Amino acid sequence: MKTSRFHLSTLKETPADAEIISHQLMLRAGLIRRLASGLYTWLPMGLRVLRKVESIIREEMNNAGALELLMPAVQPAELWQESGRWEQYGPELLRLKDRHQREYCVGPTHEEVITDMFRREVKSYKQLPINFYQIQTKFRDEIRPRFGIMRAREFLMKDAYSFHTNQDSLQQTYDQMFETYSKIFDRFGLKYRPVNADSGAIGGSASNEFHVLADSGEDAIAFSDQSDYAANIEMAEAICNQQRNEPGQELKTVDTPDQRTIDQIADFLSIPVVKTIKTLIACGEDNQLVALVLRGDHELNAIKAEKLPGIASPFQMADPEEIKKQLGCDIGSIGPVGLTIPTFVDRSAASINDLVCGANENDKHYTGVNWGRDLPEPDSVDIRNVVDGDPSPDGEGTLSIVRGIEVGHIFQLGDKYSSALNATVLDENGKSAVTKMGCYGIGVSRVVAAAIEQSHDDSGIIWPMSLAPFHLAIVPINYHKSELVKQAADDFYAQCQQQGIEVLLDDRPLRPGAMFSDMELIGIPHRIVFSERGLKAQQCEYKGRCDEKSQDIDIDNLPEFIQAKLSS
RNA sequence: CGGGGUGUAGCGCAGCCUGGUAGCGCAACUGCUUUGGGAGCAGUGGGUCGGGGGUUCGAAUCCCUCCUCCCCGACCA
Repeated sequence: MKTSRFHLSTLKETPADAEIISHQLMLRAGLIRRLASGLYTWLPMGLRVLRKVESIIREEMNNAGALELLMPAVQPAELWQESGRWEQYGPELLRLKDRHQREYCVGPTHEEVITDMFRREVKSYKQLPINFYQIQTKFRDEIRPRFGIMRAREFLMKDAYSFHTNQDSLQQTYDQMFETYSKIFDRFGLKYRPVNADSGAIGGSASNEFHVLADSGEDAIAFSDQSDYAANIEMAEAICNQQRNEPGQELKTVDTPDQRTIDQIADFLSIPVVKTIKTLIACGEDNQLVALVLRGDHELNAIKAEKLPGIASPFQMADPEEIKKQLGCDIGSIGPVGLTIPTFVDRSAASINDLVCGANENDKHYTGVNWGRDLPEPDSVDIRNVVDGDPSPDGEGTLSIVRGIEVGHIFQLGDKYSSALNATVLDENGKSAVTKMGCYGIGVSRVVAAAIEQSHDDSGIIWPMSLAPFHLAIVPINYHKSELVKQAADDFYAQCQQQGIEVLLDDRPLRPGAMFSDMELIGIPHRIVFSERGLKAQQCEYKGRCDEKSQDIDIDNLPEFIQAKLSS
């Protein structure tokens, strides 16, 4: 491709409304343009990248025996009413009516459509297991679309659905998809981690998310340094191996005027934060209050807390007014000593001796508090987020926390949709059996943004070879003035094309600096420069996107050199 | 949804407070010069000043209203 015949549309300045780096660079490099909130046009340059992501996914899904199909983006309301999700789904579901006043939605996902297709098409256990997938545009009417492609309303997704007669078969396909996803992400050339995830509202048992690692990621992931354990931070079990020491201090009440936060208290009393505990008050069932006790430096995990008996669902912190009314003091001075409401104590909080806590009286705290002596031995539970350095729940190694962007999710749906839509097959005994389903998604467009978040520098995007829109940039200096340069550039370009190299020749009549900047912004991994000066010495110049310096290459060696670079 | 901000040429912004009919840089177009890290000079084109309503002789500017986009907010103990 020559730039003169391509729509190269770079911006020197960063559009003001782009917040995160991938959004900025995608706009600047001319990959996408915004049409409306959460809606983007993929320009030719961006589409090349998107197609690469797609084709890697397609190849590996095909290798795994999955069958591609394509379902409508617009779906009839009847199907959603049948599954019950027409009611369940909130305003994220974009609903619309046709000219006959029939109701439809723009699909945010395709479980209903695939299950409907399946029940019409597949009749016998002999046809199972089977795994269908599509790469289709989805729409979710997000409250607050932001971060460009990262959280757009319309996005491209690969979604696959497998059908089975039994759990073993489902598990087998699930494991196979796990493998396939690992291959796909390996081929993307991105740093990623599969993590155990909460299957949440979707239901089902096993669930793994695939995260592309990036400092700007929205999700925190805990992973072990010695095993392949990795989990969403909300899901990781917080282990406490620490044994509690014997009481060493007497219980005392101290005045702590205006000391409310844990940091203030620790500072005021000159004690480490890990010797403090905090007592959070949550809403329980029947307007009760429930106390949750954590070590001062730990964070409550609301998902874990919600599962405790007697806690109101959805989880909610109690109203400060109500707390004051019932407990007689303000938040900030609450402690478990003498507390009469149901109390849950986190494992780590339960393992401290001689601790400091609120005295249930404003501006007073207890010091030297000991479990089993000053208050009952607690039933300890896991209600906190894991932190860096915690022991790994699988007993191997310690946890580190990194940030990631969720781009893939696989889970077992079980019979949620197949029973709602009556997707059955005849089994070996000629009896009708409800199928079990698995569901496997990859955010295709999000992969593009995630790749940029993970890999960029001040000059622009740094693509892995597998996703780069072009592999090689040819930058001739004075292409339009020097016949020598034009000849050399055109010859080499033709040669590359013959060999099927994805090459972009910059034949615009620009100054070199402008061309260099554009090629770097776009993130083309390899660059060859032809100049009259070099050619007269039988040389040209090579620079990799991440190389500090360029190197001179003999023209005669150029083809082999480039071959080697591109295949490495 | 609540709070804050914003909207002026393709992009980035000034002008608004203190009303007098719109400007700068980049980009685009033409010409000449220039050609190893986003060139110089000269010239040209491009605006319903987010929409609607109002005040006024006169509104980008003041008032009302609707809309857009962006940011913050669901972990304080």
